[in-house]
Amino acid sequence: MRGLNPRQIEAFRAVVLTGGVGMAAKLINVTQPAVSRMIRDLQQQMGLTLFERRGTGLMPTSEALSLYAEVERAFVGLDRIAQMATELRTRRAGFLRVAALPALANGFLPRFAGRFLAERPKLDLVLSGLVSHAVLTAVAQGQCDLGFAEASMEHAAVQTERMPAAPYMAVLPRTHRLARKKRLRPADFEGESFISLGHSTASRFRIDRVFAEHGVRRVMRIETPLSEIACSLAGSGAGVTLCDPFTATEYAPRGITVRPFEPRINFEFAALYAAQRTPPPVAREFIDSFRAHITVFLRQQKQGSSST
Amino acid sequence: MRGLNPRQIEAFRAVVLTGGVGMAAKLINVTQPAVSRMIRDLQQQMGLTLFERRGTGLMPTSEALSLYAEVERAFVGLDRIAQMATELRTRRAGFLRVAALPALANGFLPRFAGRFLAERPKLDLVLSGLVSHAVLTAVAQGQCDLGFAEASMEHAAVQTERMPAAPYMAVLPRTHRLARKKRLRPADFEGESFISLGHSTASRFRIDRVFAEHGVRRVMRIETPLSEIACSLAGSGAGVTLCDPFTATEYAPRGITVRPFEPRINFEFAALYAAQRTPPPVAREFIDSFRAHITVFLRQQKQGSSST
DNA sequence: CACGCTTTATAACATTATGTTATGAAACGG
DNA sequence: CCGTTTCATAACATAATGTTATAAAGCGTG
Repeated sequence: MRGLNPRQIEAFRAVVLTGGVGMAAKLINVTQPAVSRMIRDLQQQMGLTLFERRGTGLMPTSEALSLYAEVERAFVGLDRIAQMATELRTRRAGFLRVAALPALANGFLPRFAGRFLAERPKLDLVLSGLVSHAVLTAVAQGQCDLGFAEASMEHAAVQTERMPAAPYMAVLPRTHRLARKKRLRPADFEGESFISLGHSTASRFRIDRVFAEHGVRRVMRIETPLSEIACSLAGSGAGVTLCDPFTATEYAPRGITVRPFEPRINFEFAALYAAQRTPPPVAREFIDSFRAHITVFLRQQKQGSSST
Repeated sequence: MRGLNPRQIEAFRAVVLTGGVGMAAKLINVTQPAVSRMIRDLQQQMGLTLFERRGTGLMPTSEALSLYAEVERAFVGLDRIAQMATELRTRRAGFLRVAALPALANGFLPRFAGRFLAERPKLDLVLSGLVSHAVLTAVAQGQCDLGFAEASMEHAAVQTERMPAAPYMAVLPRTHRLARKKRLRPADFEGESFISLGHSTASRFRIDRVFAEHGVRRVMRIETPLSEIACSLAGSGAGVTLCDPFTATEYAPRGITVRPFEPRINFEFAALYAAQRTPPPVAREFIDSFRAHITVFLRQQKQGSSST
């Protein structure tokens, strides 16, 4: 025999609520004998007397009243499953796991995510900061629903979707001689102490190639894998660097000057999700909303740099 | 169509728990196709994709994981209904409403009830102090499961069951001249200021008759309906009284002396419950336990009075 | 690349649960 | 005493759920 029969519990609750079998039947949309039999079966199964004949009607026993308190709590539970399903169906609830490379994860993306969540009170988010390779792995292995990583990342099990490319910015110590120029070019960096990103990144190759094409020699004494560290070092006067605008904007109040760099070198990143596993619908919304947010940010950056 | 189908919810939960349709079938004791169809039907009804084919098995979607948290709460609720039913069936839980006349309700019965409850952690008690007539009405009208009232109370809808009769005790101001006697007789009260109980009680009639039969004249200046007030008045030196031993024992530390009185006049009271409505089984336990408690108390009283 | 195994999905049929109508029993009020 | 109301039960109908049989798909191994 199965466990507790929810239909019987429903009938029991209806009788307690309405005070009679006939009214209970009306409440749960069945005929009166159906309720009568369910109550009889429930009492037999539980081994309890729940109602007694009192005149023409039924009176709940003390046991029935005790049980009823627990039934109300459980009923709320079943209702909430239905409500949760509705919310999931209308994309307002769920659970989203996102991983992003540090350039995004350290400020720009969390602020966006905070506003995204504010419009979706029932959505839960886990946001991780990982290097791009780890982002790729997490998505491929199903540990994350959605990732943002450098665009060059590739994996058979992972679908990538380009996000708007952002131009690298020149990042200088606050009082650096180049700070007075509105726009910087490769020749400006001749003989300057340069803070480089890690060897293995596509960005690093593109940046090095641009300086080489212009015959510019930089003093390459410092290398770091993280653009945040590069910005901090620039702010401490250790050198100059090129950096994505998301990180540069985060660090602008902390002892650095940010200037546009020409020719444009793109910071290219992508949204990643499992190729064979449908991401939660809210992930699509997240990607689309984030894309629009980036577009607005980059437009503001361009206007800000031309007026500064 | 009805609301959410609990059997489908059970199948859903089993698949999430076990990771597969076949194992889920084993968990809930049906065949694999039954689970497969219930999951299909649930997804159609909710309008959600809950599982996706992944290789040969199924993988829960993010929606499924979100929903599962709510499902677990509901299952806990249903489990607790079943558990509550088991506790009620084994008489360890429930709800008992008791009303008692003040002589019992003001200390003796609550202390007994406290120990009774300590052995029944799931039992809830409502204990009211009412005059005997109100106790009778409350029981007759189903507002109380059980009452203790003077034995003379009668009502067509109420069954009475005698409890052990207790002898009235003489209650004196602490330093009263009669306090040096070990046992008091009617003649001792000749000319004493006497605190009487209300006119309408059976006890009052019996007490007055005993004094009349012995030709004793008391100074009848004070009357009160409550034995508690009578004891307090005696303690303040206002007079002497006869009182049931439950109340007398309560007030013994408060400026009074208690002595046995002869001939014995019984304080007679009864347990009351609805004649046509089965009291909760715990009410029978309460009555039987209380009867034993009273018997022990009266025996101790008798031994205490003979050694003092 | 083919075969065997495992898992899930679906069809067809069987069983059980639940719903209905009909009707009897009990209580109550006029 | 009769009519009405409410609940309990019987008999039958319908829907849900369970089973067996079988097909489809994926995976691992030789």
